[in-house]
Amino acid sequence: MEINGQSAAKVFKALCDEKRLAVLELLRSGEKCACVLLDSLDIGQSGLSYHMKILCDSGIVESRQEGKWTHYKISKNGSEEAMSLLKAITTQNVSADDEGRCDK
Amino acid sequence: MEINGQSAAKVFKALCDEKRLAVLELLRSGEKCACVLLDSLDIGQSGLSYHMKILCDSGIVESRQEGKWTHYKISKNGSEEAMSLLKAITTQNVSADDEGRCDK
DNA sequence: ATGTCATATCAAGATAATTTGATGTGAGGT
DNA sequence: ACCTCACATCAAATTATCTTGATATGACAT
Repeated sequence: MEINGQSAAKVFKALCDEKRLAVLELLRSGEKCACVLLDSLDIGQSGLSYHMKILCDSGIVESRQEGKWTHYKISKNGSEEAMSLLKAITTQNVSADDEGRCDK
Repeated sequence: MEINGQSAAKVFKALCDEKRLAVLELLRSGEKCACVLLDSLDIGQSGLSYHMKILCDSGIVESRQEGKWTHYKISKNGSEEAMSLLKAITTQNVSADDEGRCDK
């Protein structure tokens, strides 16, 4: 896997806010309309919109328009990408060098 | 898995900074002394220390003292915990409700 | 065309994270 | 004891992120 610092940071940034984690926790039980999220979370309408944009941009959540409502759900694809990203970031390189000890 | 928003956010916060991702990228090839990291990264001494603390506090990196040097490496345990956390956060609940459609 | 509803965007202020340089601490050497 | 080196901590300035209220947009109904 190719690791791009900027886009990797983007994915994890989406996950490091408690409000957004609360949204994800709600979405774990299935697709939800924005108005449902709004009722369940202690957050205003523009705040929810702000956070949902960040979640969607990260790829972890996807949205679907239905008339004037927007439905959100966890993206299987996005989640899998996040998983392999995390795995790549924390896994030893194949070409591990010889311990990189301090040369002093 | 029990999801605690605060500690989950902590893990992902550690991963959402490009400098810290660069550190991890270096650590992927094995344990490194702080002075090696300092040479390889465009960052000052106190800055490195600041970021290493965040990485260690998140559990993803562990440190080892050797005389006056500090060696850092990716923690296998911490990485695995981060993986299961991410998996838990993005995985459908068992008790999925009936689609949570907008009731309006 | 106008009104209403759901959501997005904007702009300002509030809060949090990061950077930088200065200083503190603790290990080892002399 | 004193010096030096490696690293940690502090404080101030900078920058990024979040919150809030006001306004804009776009879908649908009348």
